[in-house]
Order: sequence, then C-alpha cells, then structure tokens
Amino acid sequence: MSRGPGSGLNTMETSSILKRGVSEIIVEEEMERLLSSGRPLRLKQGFDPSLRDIHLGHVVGLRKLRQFQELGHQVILIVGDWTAQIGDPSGESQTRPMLSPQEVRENAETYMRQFFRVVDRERTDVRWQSEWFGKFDLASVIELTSKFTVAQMLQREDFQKRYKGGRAISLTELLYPLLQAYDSVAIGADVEFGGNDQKFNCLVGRELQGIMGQAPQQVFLVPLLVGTDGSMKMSKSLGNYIAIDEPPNDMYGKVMSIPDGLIMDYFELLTDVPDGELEEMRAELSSDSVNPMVLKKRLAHEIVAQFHDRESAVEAEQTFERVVQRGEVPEEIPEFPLPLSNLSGVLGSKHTMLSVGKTLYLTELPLTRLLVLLGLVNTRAEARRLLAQGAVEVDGNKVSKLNEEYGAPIYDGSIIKVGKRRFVKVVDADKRT
RNA sequence: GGCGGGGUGCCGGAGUGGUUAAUCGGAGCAGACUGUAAAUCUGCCGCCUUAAGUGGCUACGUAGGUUCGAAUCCUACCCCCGCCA
Repeated sequence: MSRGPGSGLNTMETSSILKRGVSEIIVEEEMERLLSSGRPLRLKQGFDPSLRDIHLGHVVGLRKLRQFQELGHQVILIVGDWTAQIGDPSGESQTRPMLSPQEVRENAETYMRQFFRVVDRERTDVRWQSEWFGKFDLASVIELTSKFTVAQMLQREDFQKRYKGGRAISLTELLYPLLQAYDSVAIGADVEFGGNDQKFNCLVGRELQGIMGQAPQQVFLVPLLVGTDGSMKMSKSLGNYIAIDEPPNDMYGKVMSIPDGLIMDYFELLTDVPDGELEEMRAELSSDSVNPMVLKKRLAHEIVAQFHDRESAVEAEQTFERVVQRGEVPEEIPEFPLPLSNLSGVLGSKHTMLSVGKTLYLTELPLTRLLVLLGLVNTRAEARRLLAQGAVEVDGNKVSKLNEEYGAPIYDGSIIKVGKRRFVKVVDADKRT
C-alpha cells in the first residue's frame, strides 16, 4: 500500500500535509522543492528521555511525521540521552535532576512504545545521541561552541526574557541548542520537526549544518496544542494533558472537558476529519445551529478510536452518556470485599453501628472511615466534607442526615458513589470465602 | 572577593509579633444549573479528633534563641538569584 516518493505523489495531498496543522515551515519553497525531488527525505525528530509519557500535544507533530512517512520518507528518531541531562530550557527553566543511564533507558523505552503508536516503526531509524556525543572530548566542545556567540543565543526569546528579568541562565542551558543542532549534522537531517517552541533550536541546527558544509535542514513547526484548561499549552507539568496511554473512558472524558472554544483546533490538529467537514462544523458553531457538545462527542470519539479502537470509543461514549449525562452508575464498578459481619472490627469497634433489619446502618464516623478504606477519598476530613456537600450516595440514595448524623444502610452488593465518577461496589468477603 | 535580594501551603504570590491553618489568584474537589466532565454561580480546599466551628497535632529553607505569644524579632547554618569586580 505504501507509495514510494515520487510514485503517484499527489500534489493535493502534499499541499494538505504542508498546510493543515502547520505553524511554520522554514524555508517553504525549499521544502517544496525537496519534496518534489523524489528523494526520500531524512526527517529528524528528537526527544529527551527525561519524559516518559506522550500526550496529545506531542501527537500533533507525530501525526505529521506519519503523514510524511506515508509519502515514503524516513524518520530519524533521536534519543536525547545527553540533552536530557541538561533539560530543555524552553519555557520556565528548571534544573532537572541527572538521570541514571538505567532511568534514561527505561524512559526511552516507554516513550518509544508510545511513539510508535503513531509513527511507523518500519520507516524509522532510532539513533542515540551517545553514538556521537559519547566520543566528544573537550576539544570538540570548544570547537562547537566557537561557532556561536552569546548574542546569538540570547536571541532566543526565553533566554532573553530571563536575562533581562535578572533570572539565571546556566551555561549548560546555553549548550542545549548547540547539542541539538549537532544532532542534525550527525544524522544529516533534511528536515527537523518540532513544536513552535523549538524554532530557535532548529534554526541553530540549520546554521550549524551550513557551517559544517551540509545542506541546511528545513524546519517544520507545528502549533502547540492548548491543554484541557483551555489556556496553557498542553504539558505534563501543568497537569492539563491527555496522555495517549490513558484508558478509553478517561480519554473520552478529558476530551469532553476541554472548553468549547478548543473543539475545532483539536479536530484540525488531531484527527483526519476532512477539511470540508471542518468547515461545516465551524459554520454550525458560529451560527449556533449545533450544540457544541455534539461535536465534542464526535471529537472524543475520534480521538479514542485513534489510540484504542472504534469499539472502545463507542463504549466510552456510552459510559459517558450513562455516567455523566444521566448520572447513572457505570456498567463496571470495581468491587471491594469487606467482611460485613465484622465491619466494626475493620472500621474501629468503638463506634456505634445501628442495625436496621438485616442491613448495617453506618453512621458518620464509620462511614468516613469506610470511604477512606475503600479508597474513595484520601482522608477522613475529605470524606466529611464530601458528606456535608451531599456528594455521597449509597445505592442511589444521597446519604443524608439521620438523627444529626450521616448514615446509610450498607449490605452485600451496595454501590457507593462519591461525586460524579468515583464508584465502588461493596461485596461481602465472608460470603466469598 | 565585595554589595544587595530571596527561600511561605499543589503552583503563583500576600503577609513583617497576637483576632493567621495563614489575604488573593490559579489548579483541584463538590453542589446547583446546563443540550457537555464547556460556560456560569455557590461552596469546600493541612491532618487527626469531637455531639459540636470541641480538642489536639503539624506547617511558612534548617537548627537554636528572645517572648505570655513568631511565618513575622535575634543567632548560626543550608540553598537560590542579581549587581560590581
């Protein structure tokens, strides 16, 4: 099925790849010339094994790589085992802890496992920086650094900001762009891919290649995806990310939680829904002729299907409708075995427990303990708060006050719900054994 | 080497002797509302304990000290940052 470069290269297709979800191409004309040359291009993509999880923000670029692969081009994935020790200073800088070779290896493996869920392994070369930096000596470092000036490095926006703002820039951070640039030389990259924030580093690579007598690489930048909070770029440290490893239900739900204003961006950057349809959706949204929720559900569906499969997407959708929209209980609830006959032993015997018929009536004290025990809350203080807020239900009945205390009958098979999406089914451990 | 600034709860960031578990913003959680886990509104938001806003513990870089009482004053130490050399 795969086509070689040049063979039936569809210009429409190519132009769509070069347009949709692209932030900037440097230099565009050269890029087009390269593409039409028919030669398989060497596409560089690097990552630091200081991170493990790939989230949708990364996927934007990875999908591009995939598209190029389908045109017959080759991806060179660079494992930044040296740059990981420096830490990319993009954004706010943090000195990162040095990783042991063991950790680096583990992180890299985890990362690649996820990476190849999007990118075609067959058309990817994995190269480790240590292949070339392992041999670097001081003389090489000096030679490399001699090619650039501090003023050049300070052109980079975040360096400049920090410099002017009187905040620290470590020497090693200054080295980061140089190392990344050297990677391009080492592998003879034709094109480097990255998020918008990688522009500076990629350009340094372009420059260094020129200095070293190579053809300067093209730089292909994709937009930064805004995270679920709707304002900041998606990133792990901000906690506004959707990881591609997440279970279908979580993934679906997280997509549903993005602000409506992000729907079209996500469609454009993360799905294959054709441009024509996107236009229709935009029109519908702007004329208010569609409930954004409907489109968002489709988006969530598409995304779950992409990282799991259609079936999971359908299930996740049903779960969402059931649990969130209708406030019902999910089909599958984790069970927690409890010795009902000896509950007071488990929860602390000094507390009273009423017996109503054949069921046990738990009053507030043991109830908070129980919620902690079941892992539904972290502390009893939290449990107490949630009870007061009316967030706890047992078998569909809100736990309400009973004689100045919160209480609820609990028996084998009872379903305890906290908030909207925390559920546990209590089963009688005595019966099971 | 010299001078100066700073270390506060998940994050940002107030607070310079008591009414401060510690303003405020963000994040998070809950409730209401809603065609969405969007938006909006309200509330909660250290831990344990109690019938209870009851009692207690832990907390403002670390270790001591002054004081009836300290995140706030003193001493030493650790760490971070800038400027000048």
